[in-house]
Amino acid sequence: MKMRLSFFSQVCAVVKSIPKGKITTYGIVARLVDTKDSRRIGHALHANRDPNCPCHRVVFKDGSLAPGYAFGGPKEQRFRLEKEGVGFKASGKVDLVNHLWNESLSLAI
DNA sequence: TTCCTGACTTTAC
DNA sequence: AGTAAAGCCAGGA
Repeated sequence: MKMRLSFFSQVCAVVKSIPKGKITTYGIVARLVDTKDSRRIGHALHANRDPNCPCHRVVFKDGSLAPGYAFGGPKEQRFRLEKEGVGFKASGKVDLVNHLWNESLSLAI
């Protein structure tokens, strides 16, 4: 079947739509690209690792960062988030309560 | 083309 | 509470 846009392209589009200083989870992104599997989101980003894709804004539902961030490691990812104003908890997890990008905001896409 | 892997999430013990 | 297994599908070899 013919796919006009690669799965990565869809994921990338959604990730780029995330406002600066906000974050979202793989599950939410998965829903935005009309899928049920969150693993593909991470897979897509990891396989493509496009520098234009702010994948550092995509985290686990738990708030933890990706274990295999391809841009310089998880610490680099955390640094980028902090730089954008995203707060972290003592557990090393991102503050989902104050920075989670709500799925409803995606209606603009 | 087929087969295997994977940056997840959820449910169950 | 933490640990284990299942399920889903697109890429890469």
